[in-house]
Amino acid sequence: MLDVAFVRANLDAVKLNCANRCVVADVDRIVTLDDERKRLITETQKKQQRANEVPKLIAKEKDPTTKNQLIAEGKTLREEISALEKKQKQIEADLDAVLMTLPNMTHPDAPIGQTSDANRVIKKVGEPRNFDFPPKDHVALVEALDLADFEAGASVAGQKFYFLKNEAVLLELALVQYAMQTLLARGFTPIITPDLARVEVLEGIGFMPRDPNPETRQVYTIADTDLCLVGTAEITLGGMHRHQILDTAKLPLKYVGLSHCFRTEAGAPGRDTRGLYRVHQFTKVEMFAYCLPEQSEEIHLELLAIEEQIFQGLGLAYQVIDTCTGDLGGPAYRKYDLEAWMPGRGTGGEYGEVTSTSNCTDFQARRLNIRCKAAGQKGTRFVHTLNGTAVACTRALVAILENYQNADGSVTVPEVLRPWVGKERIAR
RNA sequence: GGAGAGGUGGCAGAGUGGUUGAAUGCGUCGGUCUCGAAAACCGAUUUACCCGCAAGGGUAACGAGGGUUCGAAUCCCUCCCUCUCCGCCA
Repeated sequence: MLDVAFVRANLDAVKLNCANRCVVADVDRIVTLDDERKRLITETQKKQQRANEVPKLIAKEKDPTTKNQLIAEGKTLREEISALEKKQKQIEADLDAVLMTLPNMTHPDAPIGQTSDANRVIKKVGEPRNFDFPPKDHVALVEALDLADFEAGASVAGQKFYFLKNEAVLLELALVQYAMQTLLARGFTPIITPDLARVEVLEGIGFMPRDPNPETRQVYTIADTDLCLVGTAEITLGGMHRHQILDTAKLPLKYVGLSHCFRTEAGAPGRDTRGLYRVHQFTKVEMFAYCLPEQSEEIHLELLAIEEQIFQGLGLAYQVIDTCTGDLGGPAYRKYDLEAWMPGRGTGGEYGEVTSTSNCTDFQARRLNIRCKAAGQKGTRFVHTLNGTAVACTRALVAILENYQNADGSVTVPEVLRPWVGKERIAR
C-alpha cells in the first residue's frame, strides 16, 4: 500500500505508474476521500474534547439542575461522536479500498511495458546444452525412471497433484539442504514456517484471498476459518514481525524459510499442464529480508546473486530477467527472475522461470505495520521487505532432470547434491 | 477438545467506574557532584493521528473489536494469545 501523503504529493507520478503497470485506479478519489476523512477527524476531536470536559464538571457539580443539563449534554455528545465515527470508518474503508488497488511505485530503471514481451534479459550465464541424442522432457524421464506418480496424485487430490517417488524424493530433500546450507553460510536465519496463514496476513503481503472471483483467486482458503494455505513462505516470513517495531541496529534481518506452497493456478488453464512445471503444491526454500530503506537495493542485488550462486552450483544455464512494469504484480518495486534452460520445454528447449526476487520497499511493511526505530531516537520508519526464491523444488527438478539426462535414459545427479542423494546416477 | 487463571509503558509490577497516559521499582538517556567513575540527587524516557507557517494545541491507544455509562485500564459480549491441570496425539 502506498502512503496517502505520498500519493497526494505525487499525483501525476502515481497515475503514470498505474498506467505503466496496467492498473486502473481512481487516484483523484483518494484526495477527495482523504480530505473528507481529515474533516471528520477534526470535527470528531472537537466534540471529543468537550466530551472529556463534561464528566469532570459533573463530578464537581453540586447543583442538581446544572448537573442534569451536563449529563444530557454528555449523552448528546456521545451520540454525535458515535455517528461521526461511523461515518469516518466508512470513509476510511472506501479510502483503503482505493489504495488497495494501487500498485507499488516502480524502480526508474525497470523496463516499461505491458506484457512479458517487454521483460529485459540482462544476463545469460552458461550455454544451453547440446544433446547428441533427442532429449526427453521431464515427464518422460520421470515416467521412465519411476520418479513420480501423476495418476495417483490426480486420484488422491486431483489434477496437478503428484506423488514424488524414489530418487526424486532424495533430490527434493537434497535441494532443500543445498539451498539451506548455502544461505546459512551467508548468515541467514533458517526458519520452517506454518503452511497456513490468516487472511489478513495474505492481504498484507499483497495477495487477495477474499477475491470473490474464483477465476482469479490464487490461494486456497480453509472452510469455516479465516485461514488460507500459503502460496509461498514469503507470506509467513513477512507476517512473522507484523505489528512490530524493530530495532534499527538489528537490521537487516535475513531469513531463509522452508514451506510448502499451495496455488490454485486459477487463470492459468491449459498452460504447462503436464508434469511438475505448474502444480498445486510444491516445496520451496524462500529468502526474506527486512531492512532499512537505504539498504533494500543492495540487498535485492544480494538476493539475486545468491539465486545465481545456487543455480551456478547446480550447473544449470540460465538468464536473468528484469521484469517490466506490466508484469511486476502489485507489491514489487523491482523484480528479477531467473529462467533456467529446460531442454524439454517447447520445441527444442526454452528458458523457464525458476526463481524470482522482489524488492517490495515499504509496500508490504505499511500494510503489515512493520516499522523500525533507532534506540534513543524519536520516530519510526516503515522497513523495506524483500523476498527471493532460493529453490522451488519442482521447477528445479524439471531443470535438473532435463539437463542432466544421458543417452541411455539415466540422469546424472548434480555434484553438489550427491552428498544428500547418495549416488551419482539415477537409472533403472 | 475439557476445566481454571491471566494479558497494563523497554522490563517488572500497582491499579475494579470519576483530573490515571497510567503509582512504584529496574533499565535507558541527560544534568549536578567528581581528576574520572561509582553512589547520591534532579530531570527526561511510548506510538499514531488531527489543527497550525511555527511556537504550540488537541484526539486516540492499558491484547483486538464491539457494548453499557455523563464518565471504563476498571462492568458486559465476541475474538486472539499466554500459562496451569486433564484428555488426545506425532
